[in-house]
Amino acid sequence: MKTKNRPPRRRVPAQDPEAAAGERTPDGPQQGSGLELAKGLRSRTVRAQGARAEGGRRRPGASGPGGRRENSVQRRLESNERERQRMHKLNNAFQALREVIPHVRADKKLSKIETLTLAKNYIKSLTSTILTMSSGRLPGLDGPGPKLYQHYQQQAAAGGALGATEPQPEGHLQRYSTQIHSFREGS
DNA sequence: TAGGCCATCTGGTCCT
DNA sequence: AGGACCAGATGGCCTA
Repeated sequence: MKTKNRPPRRRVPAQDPEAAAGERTPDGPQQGSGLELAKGLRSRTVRAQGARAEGGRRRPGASGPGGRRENSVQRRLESNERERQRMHKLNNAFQALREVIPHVRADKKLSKIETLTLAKNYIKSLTSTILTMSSGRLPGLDGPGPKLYQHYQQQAAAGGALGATEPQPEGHLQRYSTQIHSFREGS
């Protein structure tokens, strides 16, 4: 199921936050994803879930004088606008990234996850290429080669550039090519 | 029609 | 205190 080459959709921003909140179910959020577990955000999410479970969805300005209520609604609208702008900036950054990653899906737009995955492996393949080219230098001579290689080894040891179970550097280009191919096939 | 992807809203938390 | 960041929820669009 590919959803590429779709014209950018533009939602009509809700003008009434309370009405928008009414569309939501009162049920709490689903269990935390593996992503947030990986990022160590579990405790934070659990606290948020607890807060929502106690009082349910808090509706902005649901209580208090009308003036405070209007203030609250206004702040919520401004907050929504800022969040939209933030997401637009994020999407612009994704688009900029798409444009610098070589890939073979010129006819279809890369999804965000595809963009990130390809970018990661592209960086790895470039790194391995640089290492390969610089490894031909004579030992003892000053130059970027040995230092670069040392840095790469340190990253690998720390689980950074290569990761514990990653193949050797020369495997990255092959992996990147394979991934491009799989994306082209639409898998 | 189901499922993937996305935009938007929302409230909690973090940061300056 | 206010803005930024984050993640859950929701609904729309699109494709297989």
